[in-house]
Amino acid sequence: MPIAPLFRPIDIAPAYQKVADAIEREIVNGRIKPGDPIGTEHDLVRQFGVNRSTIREGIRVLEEGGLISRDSSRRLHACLPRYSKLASRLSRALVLHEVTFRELYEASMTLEVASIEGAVERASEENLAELAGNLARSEAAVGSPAMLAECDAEFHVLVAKASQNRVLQLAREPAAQLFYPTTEMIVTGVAEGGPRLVAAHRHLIDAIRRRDREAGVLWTRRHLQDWRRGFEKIASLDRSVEHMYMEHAQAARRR
Amino acid sequence: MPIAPLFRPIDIAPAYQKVADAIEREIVNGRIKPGDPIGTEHDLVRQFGVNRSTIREGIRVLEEGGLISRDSSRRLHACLPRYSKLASRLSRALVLHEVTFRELYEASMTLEVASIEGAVERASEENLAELAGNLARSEAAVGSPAMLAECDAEFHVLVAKASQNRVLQLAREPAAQLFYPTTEMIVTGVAEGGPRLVAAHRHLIDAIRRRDREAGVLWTRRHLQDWRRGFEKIASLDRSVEHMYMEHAQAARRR
DNA sequence: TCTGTCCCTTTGTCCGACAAAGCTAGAGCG
DNA sequence: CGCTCTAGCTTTGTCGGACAAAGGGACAGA
Repeated sequence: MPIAPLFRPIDIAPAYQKVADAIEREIVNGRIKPGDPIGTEHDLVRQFGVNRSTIREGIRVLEEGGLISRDSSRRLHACLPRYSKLASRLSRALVLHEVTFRELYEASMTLEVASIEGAVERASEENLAELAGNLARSEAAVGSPAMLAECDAEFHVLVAKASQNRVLQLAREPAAQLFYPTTEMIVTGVAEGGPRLVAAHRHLIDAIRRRDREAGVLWTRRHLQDWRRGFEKIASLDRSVEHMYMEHAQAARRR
Repeated sequence: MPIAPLFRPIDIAPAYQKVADAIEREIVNGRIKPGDPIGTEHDLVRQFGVNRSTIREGIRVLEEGGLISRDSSRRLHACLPRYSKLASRLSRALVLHEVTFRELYEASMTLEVASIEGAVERASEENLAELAGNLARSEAAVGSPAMLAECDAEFHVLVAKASQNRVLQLAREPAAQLFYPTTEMIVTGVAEGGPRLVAAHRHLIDAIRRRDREAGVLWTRRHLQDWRRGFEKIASLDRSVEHMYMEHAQAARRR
């Protein structure tokens, strides 16, 4: 027979966790706004009445979660979590789960098509200008696989941004972080890869400008299929992602 | 005139960060496999030659990232990051960025349709059994908004799981975590909401079983449009997500 | 006005310490 | 001989204090 529930479970959490939770609550519910300074460690020691070591452990938790960060003078302040930083956590998780490029390809097909549809519908002049600027840089970089790959990654970030849908922006990021680093390998290995990539970008911008949804979707599909064909010349789609990750993650962290 | 780049920036990172990075590297490149024990704090003190406080700060960083955790006896071991935990970080970020329900709805439409397509194509018998079990529970819970909302959330997790695409599973999670908590409010406020929800689930399972892609997509769309209509009776789609979040995030953390 | 210096604050790190909780192994008992 | 129970040992969470390095600000001097 079940015992009548007389007591609620006691909230037993280490002090550093409670510190982190308390600060997180203030940020999430808006009493501390992004940019606002958190006090110094010593201030927090006074406010919470715990040791500085405890405060510091709590701060590490929040820093890692992207809720607070330190400026040049190492002072603490609340901040808006950056998508790309959070997404790199997810990318890392995907690597550890040993997802395959097939999964990555399929998910990206969905997410990038949705991005372009949003962009076709809602891109602003400013978005278009950014995309045009990116295209110019891509054209200049067509001979350099590393730079071109970087431009390509940025291009798709800009398309997602042009969709004006931040949920989509965030959702596509983890896959993209794993997906686009391979672009460098592909344009290195496949001679016509660079020009085709730039041509696809040109068509995509054109489709956005003309608000031509069909063309946008079509060229996004082609663009990704190009990637797939190029990738399959190098490796199997069913290979897991493992290797490519490390160097990219490190580069991202330095930014 | 730009100065000739004679020196590279020095890699100046605090010790706790280096500790975290070193352990992360070992996990990500597979030398430490999920489940493997990390040493005790004292072991790490010896290995890294730094103070225990420093080690502990590094550990907090990794714990927050989901790479290591403590079992019942509080011993450290590597582990596979749980999607839902990481996704709750992203959900929090979306809240802070004040995304609107319209963005959430649009992105979810894309992601859930992709999930059902994958599920129709690749669901296993086991997936179907899980979905059927969920449906049974939903039918029993049709009078209780809170339980029904929980079943609904789980249902869509199971559909994503049935798609056998872990990238998709992960990509949809942040939006879903914000999206489905509202279901409770809706089935509370709209009388026919509960039965319609369960009926939609039934049709979706049926579509998966019959491998009927058209039906799957159709019913997913209807299901989401139902949500939207229900939601618009309560609030505007252009409202930002803020409020619903806090209680849900807290509930998720306890799990 | 600019610059160099001194001082104060803050952070990163270290050391040592202790209570609470888990784990281990030996003492005591059947 | 096998079982239980208790007394340690270990490990974590927390505390207090300490110090060097780096930033920032005030202040005097050119």
